[in-house]
Amino acid sequence: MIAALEGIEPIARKETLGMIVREELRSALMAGRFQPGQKLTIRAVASALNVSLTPAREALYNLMAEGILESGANGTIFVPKLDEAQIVELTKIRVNLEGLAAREALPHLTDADIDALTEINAEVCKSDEDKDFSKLMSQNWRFHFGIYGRSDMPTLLRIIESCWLKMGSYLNVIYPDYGEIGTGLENHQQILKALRARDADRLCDTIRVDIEQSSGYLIEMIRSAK
Amino acid sequence: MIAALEGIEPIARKETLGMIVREELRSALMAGRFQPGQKLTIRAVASALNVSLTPAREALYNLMAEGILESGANGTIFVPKLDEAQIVELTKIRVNLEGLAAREALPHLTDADIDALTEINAEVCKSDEDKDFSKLMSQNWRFHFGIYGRSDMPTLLRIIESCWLKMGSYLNVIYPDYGEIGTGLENHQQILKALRARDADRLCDTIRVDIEQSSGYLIEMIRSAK
DNA sequence: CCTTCAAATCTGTTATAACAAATACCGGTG
DNA sequence: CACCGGTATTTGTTATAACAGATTTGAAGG
Repeated sequence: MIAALEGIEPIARKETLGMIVREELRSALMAGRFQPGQKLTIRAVASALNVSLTPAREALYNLMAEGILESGANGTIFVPKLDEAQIVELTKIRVNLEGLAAREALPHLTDADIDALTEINAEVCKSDEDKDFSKLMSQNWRFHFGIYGRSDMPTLLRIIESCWLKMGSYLNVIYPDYGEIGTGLENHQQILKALRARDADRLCDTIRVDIEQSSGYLIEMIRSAK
Repeated sequence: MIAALEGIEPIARKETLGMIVREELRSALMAGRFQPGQKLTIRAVASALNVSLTPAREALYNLMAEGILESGANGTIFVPKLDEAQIVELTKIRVNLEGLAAREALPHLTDADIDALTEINAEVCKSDEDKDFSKLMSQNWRFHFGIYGRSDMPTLLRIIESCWLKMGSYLNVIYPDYGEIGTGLENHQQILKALRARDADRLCDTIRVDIEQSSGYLIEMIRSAK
């Protein structure tokens, strides 16, 4: 036994094709590159990424098991098309879980962390000015998960992530026309303020407002689209 | 086009082998028939259920995607072995989500529903007297999900279910030696009382107590086992 | 022009084979 | 007896083929 190698963890997960395909689909979903309700055939995914049916099917079915994709009558897989009730439900779940994550993260967040979050938020604002919605979305992700990540609750994080992903295909519906995006930026300011004040209750509340406002806007869009 | 058939949904999901295998594994997990940390090979599952590798792999990977099973360094799949931190995390998540589900369910629960729950709880008590832990576990499931199910929040229900499943392999660790199981039964009485009083806050609180007590007991078991 | 029916195509499902990496086993050596 | 090395086996990964059911297409007939 070599003493210097004591306690070294074995390198985890060798990347399989199935994982790569899944990650590819995830980020496409998160970037809003799919339309709500769009059908995803196994063969289309397979040939698009130049893999055989097996890993493509695995990726699609994994996302289905996570509730990120849905399956229709005869095994057809598609991007979920959310109705109002589902958005309301997801909103309630998110308010609870993201509030919990933030509450748990608060004691672990250092001043330096909060400075970094302020930095990220500045980039969010800049992307908004530039109307670069793709950047805005990914930086918004970084901002929120920058907070939640400090909760030290990996399972919770995964659940929250899959909630975000479920709404992923609607993000590009929201942002390009989000006239009042300024309110979202204001919400981030309030979140930062609550973080600095180390006020857990107010933190939860500001996050709740942030989530409910964007959901409310999404519901409006759905209504008017119908 | 036949007018009378307008708006009728097509019958959903024809059962595939992969789904059957997954359901089989789920119920085995829920019944506590696996040891925490037990390794599950694709070929073992496949030959046990007389299917080929493809559906067996699909089922295992779906459960992995849900976070119910875990994967080690080189793709080996095993039943998660929870440490104290993970139990604490799952407990916090469950307190939040099951509290939310109960709170949402409360307005939808009729007096008849509550009577039915009282009935189920009587069976729980009877199974406890008979020391029939297998029955006790499934009836305990029916009791809790009988409440949560009325929340009309299918996504939330699925998340809660997967939380339960993650702890599934530990249930048979808890019950057979659960000396103070009487406290669990007392908790159910308190839950029923809060339901009858239509008191949402107290309902959440009694559910919290129920979850935290059983988790606390589980943590004790883990500690003493180590 | 619309309907209808059958053939062709698309799509999901599953088993199998081939491959590569990891693990277990076993005999030999210090 | 402990340790090393190689072989045999196990195990995960992926592509492919065969199959069945659904969908689409297209041509013939009303």
